[in-house]
Amino acid sequence: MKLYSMHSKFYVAVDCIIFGYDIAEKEIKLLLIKRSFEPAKGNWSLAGGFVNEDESLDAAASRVLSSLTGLKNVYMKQLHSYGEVKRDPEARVISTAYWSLIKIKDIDKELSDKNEAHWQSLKKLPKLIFDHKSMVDNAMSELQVQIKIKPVGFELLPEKFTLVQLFDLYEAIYQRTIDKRNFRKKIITMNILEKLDEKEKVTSKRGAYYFRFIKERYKKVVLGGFYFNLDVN
Amino acid sequence: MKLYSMHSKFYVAVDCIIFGYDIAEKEIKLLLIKRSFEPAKGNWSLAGGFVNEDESLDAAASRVLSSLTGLKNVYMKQLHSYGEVKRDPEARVISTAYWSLIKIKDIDKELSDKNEAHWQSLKKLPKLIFDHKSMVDNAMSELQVQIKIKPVGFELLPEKFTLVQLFDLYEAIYQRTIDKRNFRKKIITMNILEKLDEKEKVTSKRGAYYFRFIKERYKKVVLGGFYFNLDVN
DNA sequence: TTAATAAATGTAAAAAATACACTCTATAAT
DNA sequence: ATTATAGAGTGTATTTTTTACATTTATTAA
Repeated sequence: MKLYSMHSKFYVAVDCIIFGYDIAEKEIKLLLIKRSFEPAKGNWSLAGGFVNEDESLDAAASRVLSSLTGLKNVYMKQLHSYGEVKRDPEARVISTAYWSLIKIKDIDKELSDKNEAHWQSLKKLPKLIFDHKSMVDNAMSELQVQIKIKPVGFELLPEKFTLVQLFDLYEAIYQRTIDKRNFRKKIITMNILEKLDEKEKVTSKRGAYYFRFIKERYKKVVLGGFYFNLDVN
Repeated sequence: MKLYSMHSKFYVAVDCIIFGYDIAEKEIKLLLIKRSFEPAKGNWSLAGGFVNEDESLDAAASRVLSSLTGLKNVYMKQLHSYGEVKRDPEARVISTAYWSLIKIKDIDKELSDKNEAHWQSLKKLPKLIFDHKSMVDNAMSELQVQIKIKPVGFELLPEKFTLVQLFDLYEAIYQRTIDKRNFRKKIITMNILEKLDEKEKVTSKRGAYYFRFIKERYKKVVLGGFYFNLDVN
């Protein structure tokens, strides 16, 4: 049982880039915490944690996310592993980053407060520890790629949303203006949304119809060779 | 210096999915080795190795690739980290996979022979150890994505190549037939190739003109907002 | 009744993708 | 010298997709 004993062992951590969307402010936000231990205690950091003996990387990332937000089974993908020798000044730690999309209103406020977690606007991020800023940058690039080709935007919106809200979300992620009519045309043509009878009447007198993303419809059209694509001008 | 000492440490390895292209057989090949140590000694495996204390993940992957092929500074990207608890039956090992594109003729034959490395056709892969098969599948998917949107195909071809060779490479990676005229039209229009005066005259009497990929031209058009796209019918 | 505000809508033009079959060139065989 | 062969190379019309762009509609509060 010591076939590998001549090799070195390492601390392995996971870090989570947790994206949320603020509908009112039309902004992507990141869930950051004040680091609770040394080194760099008290500094802004991604949610992270060390991997345990009996859990996979994916499980560790889920645990970290869940311990901060109370959420399980949310959208989470592995991003990249960061393995520079000196990335953590304290010791050699290899970190696998995961990015995740959640609905801000779904988090357990008590839990996140206890862990000193705060939603920070992507546009004015504080300084982050270690290489966490480049993790965020890479995750944002990945989000910008995925939002065009997979229906991941709905992970950031409530069950019911208006086309204007969806449109604003896309503008926030693309970080540019897009054509409203072409956007609506394209998403409607995809036939993966259901229009509800209900209207959102807070932001306008006329009100905007709510829509719902129908995962089953999406799966069905994908089987028929459909490729999601919202790379609109 | 023991801030993290309550946490577990792990063996960390890298595995390399090394792709090559066989022009004559029009096939993508994988560089596999006969594993030289237990467990699973003698079985087919990806090129891999344990990470050392003083090297980054990227450096470890480069070392593994180089020790098997003699090659440095080739196309290599991190793919994914595999962290299932029981993925290696001997001990907990977390492995970060890298995929790489090389020119088969460039490898140091003596080195690769010594390591019992063999090029295997992707179409009839032998059984691989642990989770290496899923690493290969994931890498192949990634290659199929990247070949469409980045000029990575040229990494698999010699400096000089004919349009027929490039076309065959794309068919091999897409795993479907594509339209010859539309393909030629599209790649020529991109203006990133230089036509040479020389002809390849082995495979036909008439001969086919050699072309060369001009990286500088590619970089220039990218700055002008050009997006490489060879997703042709 | 009217003013105000955001939601919703359609069409024409341009660009890109697709489908498709014959000619050209060089050599080797007669 | 002529011809057969085999792979390299080429153009156009049609369809589909993308783009650009401005007015009308619905509701409420004044």
